[in-house]
Amino acid sequence: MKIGQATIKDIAKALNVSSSTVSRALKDYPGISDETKRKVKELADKWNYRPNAVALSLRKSKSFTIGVIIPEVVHFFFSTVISGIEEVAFMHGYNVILCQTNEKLKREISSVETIISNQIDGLLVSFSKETTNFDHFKRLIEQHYPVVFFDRIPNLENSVNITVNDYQGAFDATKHLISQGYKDILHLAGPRNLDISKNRMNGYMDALKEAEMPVKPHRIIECPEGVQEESFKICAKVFKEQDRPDAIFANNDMAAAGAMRGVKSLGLKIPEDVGVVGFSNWQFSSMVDPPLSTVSQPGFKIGERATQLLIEMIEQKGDEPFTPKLEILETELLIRGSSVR
Amino acid sequence: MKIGQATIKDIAKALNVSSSTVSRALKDYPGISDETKRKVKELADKWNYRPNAVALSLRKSKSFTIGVIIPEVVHFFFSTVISGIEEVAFMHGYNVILCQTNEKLKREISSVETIISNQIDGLLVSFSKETTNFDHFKRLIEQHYPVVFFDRIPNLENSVNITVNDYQGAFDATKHLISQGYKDILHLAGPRNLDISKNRMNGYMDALKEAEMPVKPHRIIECPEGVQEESFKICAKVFKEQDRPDAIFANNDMAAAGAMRGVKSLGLKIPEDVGVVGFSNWQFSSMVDPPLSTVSQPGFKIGERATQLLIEMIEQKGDEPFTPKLEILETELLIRGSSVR
DNA sequence: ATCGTAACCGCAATCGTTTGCGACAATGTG
DNA sequence: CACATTGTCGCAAACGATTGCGGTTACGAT
Repeated sequence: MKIGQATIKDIAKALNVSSSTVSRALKDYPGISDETKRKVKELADKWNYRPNAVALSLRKSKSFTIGVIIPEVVHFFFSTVISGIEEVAFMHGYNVILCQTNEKLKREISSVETIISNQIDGLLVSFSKETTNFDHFKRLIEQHYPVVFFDRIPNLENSVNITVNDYQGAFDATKHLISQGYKDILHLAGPRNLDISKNRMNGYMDALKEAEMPVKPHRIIECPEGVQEESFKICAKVFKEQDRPDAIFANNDMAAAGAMRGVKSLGLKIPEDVGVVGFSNWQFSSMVDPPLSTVSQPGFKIGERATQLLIEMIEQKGDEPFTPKLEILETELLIRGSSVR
Repeated sequence: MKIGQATIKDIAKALNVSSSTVSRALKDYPGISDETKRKVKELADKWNYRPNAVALSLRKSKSFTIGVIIPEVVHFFFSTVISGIEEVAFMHGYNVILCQTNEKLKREISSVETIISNQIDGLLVSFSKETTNFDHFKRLIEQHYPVVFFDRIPNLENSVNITVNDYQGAFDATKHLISQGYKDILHLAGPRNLDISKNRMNGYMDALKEAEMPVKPHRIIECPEGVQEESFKICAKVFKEQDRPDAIFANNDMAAAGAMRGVKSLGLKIPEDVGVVGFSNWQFSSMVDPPLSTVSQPGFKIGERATQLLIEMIEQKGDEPFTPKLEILETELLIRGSSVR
């Protein structure tokens, strides 16, 4: 009365047939009598037979499992991406193995090792802030191993990438602030080695240029950590000066939230004295006071689309290399209280 | 010049030895000459040999993988738990397979199936809101399959459980409101079939009793969804009446946030007119206005501890059943602006 | 010359499943 | 009656690694 671990061999022995017969009977192969099929299926059902996925993986060198390498799980954007990944993977019968790098390169490399030795069918990657050398991914791509980069994408030949239009999002956000009459917009920038930070900064700068407003280097301040305290301190200082900005475009909502606190701590009012726009539409942004205007990234969609692409690659027959790709999903500017006066 | 997929056989063939010799040489078994060991290791290194984890799983019926079944990934509390799980699993050389149920029983059952057929070594479970029948878990436990329930724990014989002291957290929160002079405290309760909701409600009621305040049934309103709009509407209505409460203890922060908006929409002031305390310390709760007092649950710790317990169970030799357990972690009341006048 | 004894290594089974090929019987055909 | 055909099924190899047991050398001892 085995449960969940009866094997084909057990069934074969009990019915006095060979494992091949059982295997074929279960899949309705021709060449097996109806009588045998019936008996096999009956017993398989009774014993609650489930094929051993590990044996199948070994035999077929396919595990129906995809790996996800992600900087952090506790992050609203990434968790929505994971959710999208999980949905599509589940629909297609794939499992998801999760590796969190905590923004550490070493951990990322070790995760790639794990992935390889576990016969995982493909990989979804958003690399860590520390990652500047991509050899560990390059090797995979050269071997035609299915990899899709999302959000943070590398500059690698023949890679498949999906990201959001950070440039446009930043452009729209900045333009919106300008249209609201703000004249001196501070940009709280992200880590310099991430393309997404650069793109957002460029969007910011181009929006200023388009409006024929000066791009002042001292109005771009890097917030490498992206935590609240960082931007709080920066703004508490910058906005105390005589010649202060009258608006903020932040690289992400967390920085924007810290900035809002910093500005408020000086007695300045949002949005009357200072307009603020963030990036990513974190869960809290609609709940702060005033509600934070932000650029929403389609996290769930990214996860979905990245997984679709990956599964297509996995299931593509033959040995041809994958066609390199770069898909860019559009952002959406959510205008709320923090930037409308 | 294979990379990442050289097998023992390949090495054996290249060196004209048997696979057994290669296997033994790589693990420094006695009975292999130093010369052979050297050659084997050299080639293994050159070819970047990595043992095939799938083959190992099959041979040893152990996969060094643990499964996590969780209602939702996009949820601050659960994402911190996942993070804790991932940390400890990684430290011990285990992989993490993630299954999100989206609060659906059907999906949960299907995930359990997957887990079984994938030879996964053990399971961490927080079940869905729909789950009232636990047969799919019961079977596992009866087979002495390692399972640890966390946060939402079932009433099952011989199960291993870890959760937080919801009762005490709710008790503390309510007592705090009372000590601030609030006289009529509304409880926005959670789904009735979850023990955690019941425990929180009991904590609320006992705190009232201890203060010799009446427990009024109409001051306990269920918010099964736990989304903002739900509690927003409820509070926008309840607080419009003449005989209105003067404080709110919510089953979670999301409900509390909606409640705050509902109360504010009527022109009432927090904390002067109405005090509010939430539960879970979601990321946004310190950023709303005023900052939300809440009960913080040690999500990361739960994940860590649950995984430790699970790995101990997995690595416990022998067939003895696991000793049932119930570990309760303490919560911490975070007093912020929403409840101090 | 014979035997014992290390030292070193290979054979083959095993984990559970799939699958090409061949075996055997029953049946039909000439 | 001899042969081909069809319907059923089993054998064995394969996936990659491990491991008990046995085999082959070379060496020294008797």
